Amino acid sequence: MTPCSVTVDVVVFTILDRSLHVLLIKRLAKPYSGRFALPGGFVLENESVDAAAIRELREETGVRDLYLEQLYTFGEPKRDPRGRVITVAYYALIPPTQTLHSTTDAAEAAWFRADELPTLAFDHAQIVDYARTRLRNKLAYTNVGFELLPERFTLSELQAVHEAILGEPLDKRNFRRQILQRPTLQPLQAWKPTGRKPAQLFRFKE
Amino acid sequence: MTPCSVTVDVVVFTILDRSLHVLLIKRLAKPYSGRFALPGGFVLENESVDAAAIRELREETGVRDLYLEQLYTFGEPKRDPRGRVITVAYYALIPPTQTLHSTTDAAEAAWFRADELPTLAFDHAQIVDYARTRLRNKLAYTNVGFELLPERFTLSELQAVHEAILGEPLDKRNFRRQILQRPTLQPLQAWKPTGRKPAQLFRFKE
DNA sequence: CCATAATAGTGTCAGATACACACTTAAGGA
DNA sequence: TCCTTAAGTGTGTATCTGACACTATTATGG
Repeated sequence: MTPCSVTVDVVVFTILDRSLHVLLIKRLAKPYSGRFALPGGFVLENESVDAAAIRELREETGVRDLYLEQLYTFGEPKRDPRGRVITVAYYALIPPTQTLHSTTDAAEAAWFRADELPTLAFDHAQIVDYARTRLRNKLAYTNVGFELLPERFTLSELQAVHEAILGEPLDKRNFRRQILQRPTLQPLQAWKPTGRKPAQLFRFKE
Repeated sequence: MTPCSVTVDVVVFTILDRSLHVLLIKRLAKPYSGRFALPGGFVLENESVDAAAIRELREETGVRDLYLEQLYTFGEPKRDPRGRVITVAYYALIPPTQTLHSTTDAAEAAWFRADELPTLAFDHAQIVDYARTRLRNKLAYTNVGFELLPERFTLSELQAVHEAILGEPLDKRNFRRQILQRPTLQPLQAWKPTGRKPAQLFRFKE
């Protein structure tokens, strides 16, 4: 029966400059003011925790239509100096096309390279680490890579996404052989002009 | 700031009769009284969520020293008829040797075969499903199997655990080849009398 | 228009891994 | 001592993984 506050915090990933970036917001309010933190906020009375994550993201960053997955719940009693606050952490993936519309709201929001983050408020550094590990692991056996790309993309772009997440270069031929045997990857009769030889476009079906 | 209650619920697994079992408690209190439910309860003011799971388990079932891992947080507004209650679900693994001491406390606690569960209170059936899937997946790349066995065990016992979790028979020779190349599996110079040819004992080191 | 630069796209071999499959060994009990 | 029962053991085949280098196609610039 003990009442306590529940928040959501979201690690939003995107790819910029062929490297993995995380969206952070500069805190204005009191605890850790001036520090960067993950977008997030309190869960309201009549909304699911998932819905709270979606709502907070839209309010603070303008981001919509994203891939969202629950990560882990952090519940150490002292993790928030204001009192007992349990947070349900999520991570989200958005394609770089959405990136442009993002940094709208009140608080200063900005993208940071995932391996060059500033000191974060609360236990948010730990949350980001957890999210990166999860993302790296899911890359092998799911289609999360596609969520960081626009609907139509080239295999080189997809490879760059994988390399950004794994933090290491991949062999082009091995990558293509493996990824092409996923039935969800659909080749299109369309080519993207790249400045040099045009690249075939693909999309992620289903 | 919206205050709401946070509970923990734990799916406790063990192996009995060479098949996977889940610990359930018969509810006495009002919502869903008479129904079986997962052991669990409210998170207190000054304890971490993990600590709450450990405490509730000990109170309701007498179980100690277990493998405990957070599963997922369920936060639909209507999931508890009493009001807004968010629950952090865990799963736990205990060796059958601990089983005997377990069903001590007030409420009626009992083991059920994982594939023959009664109708459960709240959304607990969904939580059990989620836990079984997680357990099945972790079996391949972690040492969770060992947590369901006493400290010293035979390879046949370990194989039976894997078969119970996966729900399918495994080839004895392939199983042994794979499991023996894990460096954490340590053969002992001790044999367990089985009624027939004695079986070599192993333990899980580190 | 020709040369150059840059990225797209393609195949093979070797080592490792996954999977199917059947007999021998050792002890207890009749 | 014979029978029963579970323990323990090896091989061949198909598949997957990982290393590795050249050709094709287009845009640009001289």
